[in-house]
Amino acid sequence: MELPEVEVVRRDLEKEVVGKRIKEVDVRAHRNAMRIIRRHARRKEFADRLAGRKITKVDRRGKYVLLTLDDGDVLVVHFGMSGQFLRGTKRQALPPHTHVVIDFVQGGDLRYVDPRTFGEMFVSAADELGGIRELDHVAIDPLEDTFTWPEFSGELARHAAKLKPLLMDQKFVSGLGNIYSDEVLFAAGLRWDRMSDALSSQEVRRLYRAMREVVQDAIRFRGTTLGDEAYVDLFGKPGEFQNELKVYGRKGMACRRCRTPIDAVKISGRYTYYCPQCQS
DNA sequence: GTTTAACCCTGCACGC
DNA sequence: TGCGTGCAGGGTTAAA
Repeated sequence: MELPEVEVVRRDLEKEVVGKRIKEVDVRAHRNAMRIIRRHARRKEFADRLAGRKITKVDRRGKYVLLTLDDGDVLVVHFGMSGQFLRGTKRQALPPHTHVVIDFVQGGDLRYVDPRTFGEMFVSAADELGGIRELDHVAIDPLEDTFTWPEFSGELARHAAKLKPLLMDQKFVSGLGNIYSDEVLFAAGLRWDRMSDALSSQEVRRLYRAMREVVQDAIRFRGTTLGDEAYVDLFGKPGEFQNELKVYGRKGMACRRCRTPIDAVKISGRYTYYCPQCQS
């Protein structure tokens, strides 16, 4: 799950759980549930810090979701690759790989489901969030007003790295993963292996604009849902942006702009898709 | 400073 | 058909 999907879930949560009070929290008995709350030593300690608390707001920092509680603590969630929140009721059976169920006083619940358990959730005091390294190093968000093109230009020049891994680096810019970095580079007309410090100002501008446009479009289409156990929103509904993808997952298929077959290369264990004609 | 490899886990594709 | 093996997949971090 990348920035657009996390943002869609954040907006859903804002409507669905802000103002609700947590009745109780069930960390399921199987061993993998402990992997999800791996920063807590015991189930009970995690559950007790949430029980009785009201959720006052929902923020996003990169791919992290932060649910602030009325006692100042924060429930931090990262969905990893296959994690998801699902709204439910007591009557509905829990889906396989449900690890945490949050019950609300007002009725209904919120399930955290994650087959591959790369995701995690933990409770932290607000003033201790700065001490969480993964959270603290999250770079500027491409959607923020403070993400300006001159600043982005300077950051690109300061590094000397290939564009694809640089865009995916959460310490450089937050929220882009394998899918959207490929889509951004296609929209900018730049190859994955171009060096960040060797771009013309026109190319920098194209990259900057592509980044904001692709992310905003993807949110508008409510994210990308690929494969069987892929991302869905809070209500189990898939996104639509997979139909808009220009290069990701389209190896050998005709480029939508020039009909040249899309090429794919494996970069340190991950596939990168690009059009050899449109991107240079 | 950047780049690569390993790790976490499950489900699926493939070969015997 | 059934079983075992290998690997994809996203993100982070430690090591090169």
